[in-house]
Amino acid sequence: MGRGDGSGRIVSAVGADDAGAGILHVDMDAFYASVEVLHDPSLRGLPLIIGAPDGRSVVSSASYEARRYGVRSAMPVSQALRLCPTARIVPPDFTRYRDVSQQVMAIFEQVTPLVEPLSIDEAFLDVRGVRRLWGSPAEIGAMIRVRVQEEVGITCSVGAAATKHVAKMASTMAKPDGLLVVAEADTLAFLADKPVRAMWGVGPKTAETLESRGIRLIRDLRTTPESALERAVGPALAARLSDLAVGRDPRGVEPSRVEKSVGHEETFEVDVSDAEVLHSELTRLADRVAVRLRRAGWEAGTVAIKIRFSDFTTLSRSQTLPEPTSVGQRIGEVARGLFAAIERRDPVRLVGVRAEKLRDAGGALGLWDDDADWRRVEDALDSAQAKFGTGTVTRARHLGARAGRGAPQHPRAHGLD
DNA sequence: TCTGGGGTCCTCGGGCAC
DNA sequence: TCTGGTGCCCGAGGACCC
Repeated sequence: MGRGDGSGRIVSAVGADDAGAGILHVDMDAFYASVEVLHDPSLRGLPLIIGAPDGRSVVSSASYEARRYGVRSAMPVSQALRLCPTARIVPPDFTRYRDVSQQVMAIFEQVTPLVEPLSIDEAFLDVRGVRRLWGSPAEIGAMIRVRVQEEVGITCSVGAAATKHVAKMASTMAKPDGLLVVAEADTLAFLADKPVRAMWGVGPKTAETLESRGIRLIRDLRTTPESALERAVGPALAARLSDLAVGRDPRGVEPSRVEKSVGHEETFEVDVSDAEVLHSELTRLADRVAVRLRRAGWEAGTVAIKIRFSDFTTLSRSQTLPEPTSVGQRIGEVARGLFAAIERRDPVRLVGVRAEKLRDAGGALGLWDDDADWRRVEDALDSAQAKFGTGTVTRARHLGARAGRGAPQHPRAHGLD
C-alpha cells in the first residue's frame, strides 16, 4: 500500500491497460494541510499539523513533511508534537476546506454527472459513459489530476478500476500525487497479495480477528470456508469480505445520498460532574442540532444522546418520539430526560446529541426560527457562565476564538454547519 | 500516550404480536 | 388459558470511515 509518509507514489503510464476500469476514486493529498498551504504559501515545505492546540485534541491532518516523523491522523496532538517538535500547529478552518472542496467537486461534475462525494476530500466517478468525450479511464484520471492542480492548486491521487473497492485501494496505493490503473482482468492478481487490513471496511479490530485465524492476505480469504469466516466476523461481513476478495463489489456510483442523522458532540477540556453544566451543554447541543434540522427542512423521529465518562467508557441512549420534531426545546427536553435516566454519576468527558430517523418536514423554515434558536444558544451560554464562571460552559466561545472568529456568531455568519 | 467530531452500518438482545 | 416458535421493531453498543 501507499506509505503514509508519501514515499510510495505510483503513476501508471498513460498507455496502461485500463480495460473495464470505468470507476475512478479521486482523493486529495493531505487535504487540510494542502489547503492551508494554498492559503498561506509561507507554510510550504514545513511539517504541519492541522488540529487544535488544546490538551485533548487530535491531529485532523498532517503534511507529508510531518508524516515523515511518524505523525498520523487521529493521533493526539501532544503525541504528534513529541514526534515532531518543530511542527507548526494550524487550527482547522472548515469553511475554507468546504470552499476548496466545492471547487474540486465542480471539476469532477464537468467530467461526468455520475459523481458520488464520499467525504469533503474524495469522490467516486463513473466515467464509463464519457469515454467518447474525454478518452479512456486512464486519460480521464490524468486529466483530472492536471485540472485540479492547475485550477485549484493542490494535488490529488486517482485510482481507476472496475469496482469502487479496488479503485479506492488503488488511489491509496498511488498516494501522493499519483495515478494507479487496475484493468478489470488484473483485479484478482492485484488483490491477491494485499493484506486484509488494506481493504476498505477492515479496521484494526477486524484485521486482528482475521489475522489471529491465519487470514493475513486477501488471497487467504478466498480459501477460508464461509462458515469459518462467519464465526469470526458475523454473516454480513463474512459475505462482503468473500465477495470483495474475488473482486465482486456490486455497489454503483450513487450521485445522490440522503443523510440519515445529524448530531453534535463535544469533549470538555476538563471532565465535568456538575449536572447543571451537563444539562446546559445538552441544551446547547440540542439547539445546534435543531437549527441544522430546520435549515435542511427535516424533522427527527428519534433523539439520541452519547455520554463518555472519564475512563472512556461510552454509553448511548435514544428515544423514539411520539411526534417527529425539529424544535430545539423539545430535543433538549428529551436529551436531558435520557441523561437523567442514566444512573452512573462519574465525571463526564464528552456529551453528544443526535437526531435520527430524519423525515422531510415539508421545506426549510425561515430566518425567525433560526434566530430564535441561536438566541437561545447564546442565552444558555450566558446564564450558565453567570452561574458557573468561565469554565467548560464557555467552550463554544473558546472554539470560536480559536478559529479566529471571536465570540460566537449566528451560524450563517461563519458558515457553521 | 491517551485517545476529536461527524457520520454509517451491523449485531445482538429484549419486548411484543401473531 | 398457557406455551413455544417466529418475525419484527427498537434500543444499545461496537466497528469503521474521513
